[in-house]
Order: sequence, then structure tokens, then C-alpha cells
Amino acid sequence: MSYDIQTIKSLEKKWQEFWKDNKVFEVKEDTKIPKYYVLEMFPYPSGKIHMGHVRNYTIADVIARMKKMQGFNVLHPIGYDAFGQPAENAAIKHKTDPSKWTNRCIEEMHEGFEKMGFSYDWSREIATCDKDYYKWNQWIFLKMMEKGLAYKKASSVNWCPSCETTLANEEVIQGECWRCKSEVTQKDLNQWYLKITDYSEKLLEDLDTLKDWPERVVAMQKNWIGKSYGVEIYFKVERTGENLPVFTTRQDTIFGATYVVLAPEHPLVSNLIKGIPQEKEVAAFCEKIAKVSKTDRIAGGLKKEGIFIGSYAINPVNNEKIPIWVADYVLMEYGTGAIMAVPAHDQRDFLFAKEHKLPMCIVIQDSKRPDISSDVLDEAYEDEGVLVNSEQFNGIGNVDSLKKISDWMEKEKIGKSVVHWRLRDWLISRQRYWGTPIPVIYCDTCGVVPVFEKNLPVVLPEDIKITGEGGSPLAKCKDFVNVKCPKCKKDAKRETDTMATFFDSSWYYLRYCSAHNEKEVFSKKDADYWMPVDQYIGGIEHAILHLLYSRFFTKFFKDLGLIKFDEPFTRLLTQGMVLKDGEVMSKSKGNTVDPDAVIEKYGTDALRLSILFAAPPEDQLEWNDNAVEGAWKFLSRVSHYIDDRFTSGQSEEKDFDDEDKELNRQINGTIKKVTEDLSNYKFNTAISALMILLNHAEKYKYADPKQGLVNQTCKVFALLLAPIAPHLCEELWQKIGKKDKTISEVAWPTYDEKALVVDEVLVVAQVNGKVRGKFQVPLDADEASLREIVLSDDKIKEHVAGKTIKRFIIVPNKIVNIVV
RNA sequence: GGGCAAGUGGUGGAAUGGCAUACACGAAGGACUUAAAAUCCUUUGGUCGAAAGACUAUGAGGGUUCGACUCCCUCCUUGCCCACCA
Repeated sequence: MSYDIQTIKSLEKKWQEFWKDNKVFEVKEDTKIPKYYVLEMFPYPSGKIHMGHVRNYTIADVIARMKKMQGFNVLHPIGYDAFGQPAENAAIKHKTDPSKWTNRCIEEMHEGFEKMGFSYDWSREIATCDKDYYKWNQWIFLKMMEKGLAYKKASSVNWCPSCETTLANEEVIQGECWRCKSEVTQKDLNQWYLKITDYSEKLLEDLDTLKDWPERVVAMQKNWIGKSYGVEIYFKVERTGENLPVFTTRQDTIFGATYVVLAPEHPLVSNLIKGIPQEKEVAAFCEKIAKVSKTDRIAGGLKKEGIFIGSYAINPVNNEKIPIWVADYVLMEYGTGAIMAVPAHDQRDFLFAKEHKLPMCIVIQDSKRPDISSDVLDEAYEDEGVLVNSEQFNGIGNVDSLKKISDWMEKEKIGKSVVHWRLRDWLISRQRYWGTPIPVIYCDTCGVVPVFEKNLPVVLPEDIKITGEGGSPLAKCKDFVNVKCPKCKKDAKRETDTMATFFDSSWYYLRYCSAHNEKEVFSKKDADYWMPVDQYIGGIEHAILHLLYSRFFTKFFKDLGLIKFDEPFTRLLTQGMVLKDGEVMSKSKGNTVDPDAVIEKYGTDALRLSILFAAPPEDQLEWNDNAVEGAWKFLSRVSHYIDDRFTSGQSEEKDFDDEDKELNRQINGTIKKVTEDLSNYKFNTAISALMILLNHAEKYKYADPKQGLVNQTCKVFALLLAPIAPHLCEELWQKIGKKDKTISEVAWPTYDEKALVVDEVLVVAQVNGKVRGKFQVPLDADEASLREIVLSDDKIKEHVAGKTIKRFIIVPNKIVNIVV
């Protein structure tokens, strides 16, 4: 076969059609065969595929194809996360509608995936904007309502003024909208929430079972869930006697509290300032802070603003009277919205106290510089030490005192141990059009009425004008909004908000198990067989959002009795970004490389190979055109090797000479290495092992070869390379294998342990740790013979001469080190 | 401020206690060719040396070890994530 781009392109097309026409990668549940579920995070359909997709999905495809050859029943599906705002924005820009735009993008992507030769089960392709899919979003929502997990509440929410919608906490990155980077403001709205916090403990605990997840993803989730143990201490307002609980994790510093601070939104504030001289001033301050966005609050940095509100609090441990302040650095959402300030031992309190000339009281003494006083401190002392000025607790180490103090407070009923979580309930209402309608109806008589299950789906009307100017388009669609109440049949109105699209993607992996089931959200039996996902692959950017939500849904489904497992994804791989000139490839930066153009020039297999060879999958990958060129060359050499050397109809030879044995050893060693490396995502070293074998095989004697050995080499190349460069290997297999099977159905090669054994090994000899010689010695040579071989060498003698040998260290079959 | 990664030739990277720089890219030289492309061969961390070879080198500095890119401590730099979270 001639190896030129035209030939390659036509054979790639030929095999892609063959796989599709013969449904090679469509699978059925079969309990007699072990299953393997390979899943990549499904794409947002935004147009043609980019290098990021190519990398993510090539990694998944190699794993899926290898597992299939290894005899697993492999589920490898794909679909589209098709709802969401970009479609709406694109529709406005191109004067089309989101549905048309999305469908065109899906077609383009589908085509791109076929061109990459990915081994998908196309019969399970899904799109979340399809009513057969989002019907089940609505069904899940109703189930959650039933269980009290979906509820509506009025609250101050994150609002993106540019997207004109609310955002979940997880979608606010450094005070900015995760999508458009606009500054997020706060707004009071009545919105739908999912009670993910009911699962806080479970979500945290089960992280420990995820042994095959990257540690940093686990760490990020732990951080986000944010469990902290502390004490709620009951301060009292001196004037009114009202209870004023504060939350702290540093109860060891309670005797050092010199003032109390409330968040500006704290409900006590307005009561306490009523009628006092500075009422207006304080109210104005609180109002001012409430308006400031979170970004600005943070950007203000260390400068902390606050004001005394005219009342005092009583510290229950010593009945001391300390002033109550309001300040911008205390957040209403965390703890009780009130803190005790210990300026001597908390840097934020320290800065605030200095700024406002508030007193300090040292209660932890640094053993290295005893007798420091508050006047000499230039920052808070936050390290460990021994308690002072703390009555009966004096002299105890502050860490040891934590439990002692909380126990004592509980006994005295002046506080209680509590656990606080950082995780908030998940706000899912979005004031946007292109999403799943929330299946709820508002009736003046019956109140909030869920749509009956039999009336699902609530279909998203598609003939709608999207202008992008103010308000949800659905709210303007009278046919959609005006309905009869399902309970009392009087006039009622539909909810016009749609669901956040992260809802859609929180369970799609279950839907793939029975993708077109019309009766159920997914079939229990199919989910039992396929789930959990054995290998999940996607970007690190989903480390918190999508992965946390999916874990939450899984736990919810388990509680519903629909599934039997706790965690959806057994093994997780987060692949690195594709960069060009040191920056992430993006359309806005104009540094993208079009996969199509690369395929045009070098073919799909070369693209796949080069992207895997260039870097380990978790690292960033700097794109380099030359790398594809190199991949092309390698594939060409493999192809030529098999064309030139393979001869059919030869029987196996037995009497191997040394050169034959060496080739045989390398063949078996390569099978071992490639099998292990591919299983551990070490694609780059697997490929280099194949290159090494080729370099060696090409040098193997041409004149008098053992043909059986050569044929075996050819087969090993085709089989080991098949998951990476499937088109070429299919073609090569036609020449060297049985023609009734595609190479993807041929068994993965195994290696012969015996062939790996050598009778001689190269042992490195060191003198004082420096390499001074290398020796071929018999395998497992004993100390005496090693001493004899090594010490009789002239060069070693030279380095040892005139010195006494103190030690003779032997690492069997590897190294000897003579210490003189 | 907290957490987690990472730092190795001209470049991507390999080696996770035992020959540092595998494999590849790039570069230089050569063969084939009227010529070019393609292909093949050779060289390629640095310094000294004609060579044999010696010394030196994995961000910096210390430590453990017969032996350290690898383990420990301190520091520097870069990237990512979180962050007035009490």
C-alpha cells in the first residue's frame, strides 16, 4: 500500500463507513460479559470541534477501544449538553432561533466526531434540548419537590446583569459570572433551590471512597463543601437581654474577645439602633455596604469599614461588657452572621481594631517571646501557644483547650458545639429561554401546584422571538403562561423560569444506559448493569460544579431506590488544556488550530497519535505542528515495515539464535509495557515503546530472518497500535490477520513471561557512587563471581588501587557499588 | 492569606532510591537525486581534551543514604483552585 495522504484519507473514510454500517460499536446488555463504561464529559454544541475536544475524546477512545479488545462489553456513548445561554446569544446575533442554531451545531459536531473515528455507540446519542430528554429533568424535579428537596424561597441572590439571570454560588468565580465575566451583583428574588445541603455529610464522607480520582479534585470538593467544627457562643445584648449567638472555630480565644461584630444585614441591627442618636448614620452605612458588590468588597482589600451601633454585648464567660459593631468584613451567609472579635489572635480583627482604636487582649502566649504586650504587636499572633488571661484555662495549650472549653460551655449552657458548612443550597432558576421549563403552576387558590406527571413534558415553545431585551421570553408567551390550574381548573399561570443547565448534565450518564426509554427516566436493570461509569474523562474546570451536582443526583436516585451505588464515577481523569504560544486556544485570542486542517494534511490517525504522544494527558499541551509530522512519519514506517516484511503461510521456527531471542524478548516486553502504560493513561510512553520496537525490528536481519517472528512483530504492531491509530491498523490487519473480523474485535495480545527472561544482564559498576564500568554478567550472579568480574577490570583497579574496600554493595542484576 | 501541582538539553518530554537526558521534534553533516521533496545514515547537555578520558549538570541552599531528579527541611519561581468562611 502506498503511504500518501490521498490513500490515507480514503482508507480512513472507508473504515469509518464500515464501522457505522456494521454497527461495530453498538452494544447490548449482556450479563455474561464483564462491562466497561467509558465516558467523556459531553460537549456543549457550539460549532465545529476544537483541539480540546480532540484531546479529551481521543484519550477516551483509546481506552474504550483497548477495553473492547480485552474482551469487555464497552459502553462508549456521546451526546450534547444542548441547552444554555450561548445558543440564545447566537440566535440573537444571527437572527435565527436557538433550536435551529443548536441543531446545526450538533450536526457539525457529530460529523467532526465521525471524522475522528471515535468508537461511539451512535444508537445512544442524546441531546438535552430534546423533549424526550428534558421531560425527565422535569420528572426528577417533581420527585425532588415531593421529597422536599426542591423548594422556593426569597433571598438575596447572585445576579449577572449582562446575562440577565441568577447564578448559583458555584457559578460565581471571584465575584464574576463564570460565563461572561461580568461583575455579579446581589438581588432579592423568590427562586427555586435544590437542597443539596441535605447531602453535605454524605458528599463529604464518600469523597474518601474515590481512590481513583485526582487528589486535587477531591481536595477542591472538600474545600467547597467546607465542614468546620466550632462553637456557637451565646452572647447577650446588654440593654435588651436578647440572645446574640456568634460562631467561632477559635473558642480557645474567647477570653480575648474585645468587641462583637454583626454583618450589615443582621436582623438585630435595625432593632438595636431604633431611636438612638446615631440611628441614621448606622442605617446609611448598612445600606451602603449592602449595595457594594462582592467583588468590590474584596477589592477593598484589607481596609475594613465599620461603625459602632451604640449597644453592648455581654461575654458569657466573664460577663464583660464589650461594644457591638457592624462591619463589612462579616458575612450574613456564614455562621450566625455575627462574630466575636479577638484582635490579638486574628489578623482581620487586628486590622479592624487598629483602624478603629479598639482594645486588644492577649490570651495566647508565644513560648519563644513571652510577655509580649498588645502595644508591641504589629500583627495578630495566630500560632500555637499557652493560654493566659483565661481564668481556669490558664496554662493549657491552646490546641488542647479547644475541646475543654467547648465541653465547659455546653455544661454551663453558654454555648454549644456546632458544625458549619460552606456549601449552600443550589439555586436553579434561570430567567432565560433556552432551558428546561420548571414544571410548576401558580394558582391564586391552590398556590404552587406541580404539573402532574402524566402531563409531562411541559414543552418549551419554539416559535418565539428572542430579542435579548429585558425579561424572560417565556413570560411574554401568553400561550405558554396562561393555563388552567391542574387542581381547581381555574385560571393559573406557569412558572416562566427555566432550569440551570447543570441540572441536565447531572444525570445524563444514567440516561445513556437506556437512551430512548419512553417510560422511565432510565431502566433500573440497564443502570444496574452499566453503572457506575468505570472511566470518566473531562476538564478540571468541572472539578466542583458538574462533578458535585452529579454526585448529589446519584445519592438522590439511590434514596429513591432507583440505583444501588453511591458514586457515579469510579475513576476520573482530568485532561490538561491545549495551548498555542503559551496561551489556551480560543477563538477570541485567534490562536486556534483547526483539527480539520490537520486531518486534511496528515490524516486522523496522525493527529490522534501526535496529541497523545506530545504530553501526559493531565499536563498542559503546547500545540506544535511538527509533532504531527513526526506522528505521520512513524505511522508511515510501521506501514512500510508490514508491507515489506510480512509474508503469509510461514510456520513457526524453534531454534532461535541470540538475535532472534532478542527480538522475541522485545516483542513480549513491548506488549507488557504498552498494556500497562495504556491502562495507566501513560499514552506517551506506550507510544515510545512502540517506536523503540520499530527501531529494533527494522535492524533485525534482513537476509536470514525467522519469518514467524517477523510476522508476529507485524501483528503486534497492528494490534497494539489499533486503539491509537485505528484506521491504518484496520487496513493493515486486512493483509496480516483474519479478514472476517475488524481489528477492534480481535483479542488484545498477551505476552510470554518466559520470553522476557535473559541469561545475561548488564551490570553497572560504581566506585564511590560514580560509574566506572559496565559488565555483561550471568543473571543472578552471586557476590563472589561479581567481585571477581568487576575487580579484575583494569579501570576499576585503577580507581580502587591503593585504597581499602570498605563495602561492596550489590543491587541484584542492576548495580554494584564499591565504597573505598 | 490558605490549599494543591510543577520546575530536567535548543523544544515536547523519559526516569519516583540504582547508568540522568529514553522516545520524539529541531539543528548540523553525509548518502541517494540534474535538482528539490521524501527516505536513509551519523552527530547533538555543558566545560577541558587530538583522543582515551576527566570534571560538571535535574530552580537555589542544606540534610538523610554506599548511592538522590526521586525522600526530608528551608527558600525562590510558575501554574491552578479557594478565599474578609470567623
